[in-house]
Amino acid sequence: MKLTQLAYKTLRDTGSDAETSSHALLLQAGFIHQLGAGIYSYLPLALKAIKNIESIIRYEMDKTGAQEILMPHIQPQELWDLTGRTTAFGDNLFTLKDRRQRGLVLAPTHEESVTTISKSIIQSYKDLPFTLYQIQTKFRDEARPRAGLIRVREFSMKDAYSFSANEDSLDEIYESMAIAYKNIYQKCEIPVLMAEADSGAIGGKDSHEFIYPTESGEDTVITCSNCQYTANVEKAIGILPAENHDTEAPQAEISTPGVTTIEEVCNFLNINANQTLKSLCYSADGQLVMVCIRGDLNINEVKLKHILNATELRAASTAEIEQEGLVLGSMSPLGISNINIIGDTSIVTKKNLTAGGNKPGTHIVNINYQRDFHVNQIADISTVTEMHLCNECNGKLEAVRGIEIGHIFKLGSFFSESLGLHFTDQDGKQQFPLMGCYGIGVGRLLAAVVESNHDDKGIIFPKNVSPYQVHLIALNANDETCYEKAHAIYDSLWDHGVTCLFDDRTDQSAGVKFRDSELFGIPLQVIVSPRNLNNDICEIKLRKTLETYSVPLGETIDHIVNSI
RNA sequence: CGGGGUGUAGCGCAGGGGUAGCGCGCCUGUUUUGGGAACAGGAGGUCGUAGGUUCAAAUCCUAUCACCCCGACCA
Repeated sequence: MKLTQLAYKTLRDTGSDAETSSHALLLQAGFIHQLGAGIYSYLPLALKAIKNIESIIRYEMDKTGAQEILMPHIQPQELWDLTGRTTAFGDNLFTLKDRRQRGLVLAPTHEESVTTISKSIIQSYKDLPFTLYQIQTKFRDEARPRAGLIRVREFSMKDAYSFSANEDSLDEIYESMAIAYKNIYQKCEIPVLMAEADSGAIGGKDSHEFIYPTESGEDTVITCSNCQYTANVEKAIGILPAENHDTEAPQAEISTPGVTTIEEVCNFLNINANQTLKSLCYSADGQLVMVCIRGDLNINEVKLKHILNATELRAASTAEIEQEGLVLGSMSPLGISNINIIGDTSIVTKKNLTAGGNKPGTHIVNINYQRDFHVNQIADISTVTEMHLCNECNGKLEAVRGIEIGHIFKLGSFFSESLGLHFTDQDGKQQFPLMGCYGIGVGRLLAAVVESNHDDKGIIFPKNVSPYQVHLIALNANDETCYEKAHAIYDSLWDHGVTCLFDDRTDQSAGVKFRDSELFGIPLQVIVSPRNLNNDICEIKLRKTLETYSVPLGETIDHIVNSI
């Protein structure tokens, strides 16, 4: 491709809207164009890179034996009603009506359709296992699109869906997918953490996320500095060192007018937050639940939801709390017996805590679990912090921000049961296949490639992803000899099967050409100029290091072919 | 959905009742050509949208829309 023919426009300034490096660079290099919030076009250079990422993914999927299919984006809403996901996705679901006013869904993912398709394929255990995958656009009406390609409303995703007759088969496929994913990230030169993840509303046995660590990410992963333990903070468990060596002191009521928050209590009494007991109320499927935790920690609502086996969990409203006679700001489990109370394990790690007095403007000091109050259940419901130690090895835990660039799930039989997909096993009994699903956001992967491979001058593409293999620059394309020689190299490279972008512009200075080549990030640059031609050489420049060296003109093609 | 911010030329921004501005980019010409060239000339705007106030609105008021950031949300 010649630059004089390429539809592109590089920008001198990065757009003021762009906060993350991938967003800024993809805009500045003219790779993407925004049409609306979270709605982007991929321009020619970006699409080349996307296609390369897709072919890496296809190769790794095909290697596992997965088979590619295409499915409809527009799906009957009835299908989604069967699995209850019309409600589960809620406002995130794009819906529309056809001319007969029948409800349709713009598919945010494809479990419903792939499961339905499989009903026509699976009858016997002999038909299992198999894995289907797709690389297709998905639609989600995200509450807040952000950061360029990181969180968008229309996006391309590779999703694979496996169907197995038994757990062993599912485990085997899951394992092979994890390996394929690691290979994909490696080829894209993106470092990843494989983290245990919450399996979400649908449940299922195992789930792992692949997280690219970066400050601009939306997820937090807890990782052990000593062992392999890595988990999303939603799921992570840790242990708090017990500090309950003190002897239990007599409790005493203290007047604390106007003091309601943990911070205010600490300031008022000049104590640390870890010497307080924090009590909160939640509404779990309409039932009020009191939750107690050490004051310096936070509730992990995902864990709490699991403990309560609740489908809907939210903070209780002031009205709901007061209806039970509880006092906001001075709430505690002291003397409370008519409400379900869950205590975090942290409340037994320390003695002589300070808690609310269940009367306005009152707190009680030196309260101790069991001596002074009881709960219905002690459970791990805290969000792991760097104060926690690793549950596996007692090592130090670290919190890392990152972008989720892949997620694999063991779904179990949820979809096969709700959509009536079954098979006959060896004993002639009807069974539901066990499913797994394995997703990678393709556009997000491109963003992650750029995030993890750039410098202050522009993108530095890994060679497997780069839109072209070589960026050929005719420094002075006005010079007839220079242009012709460069053009000969261009033709020859294509003849040798090397893809090449040719900066043949006659109206741009050397500086502009170098800047653009650095923005585009094609790994290998070839510089042809009158000066070089006079010396009978050609210059090779590596984008990553910006290192330059000369090769004899006659050996240019061979050299390039050998070095890519 | 809450909080904050921004909408003026392709991009980045200034201007705050009285002729629509700057830088970059764009077009034409001349000279240039190894790190975002110089000079000369030129094109490009219903100032997000709709109402209102006013002799007069990009500017003041009201509403509304869009986009960005933080949070909530998020298989």
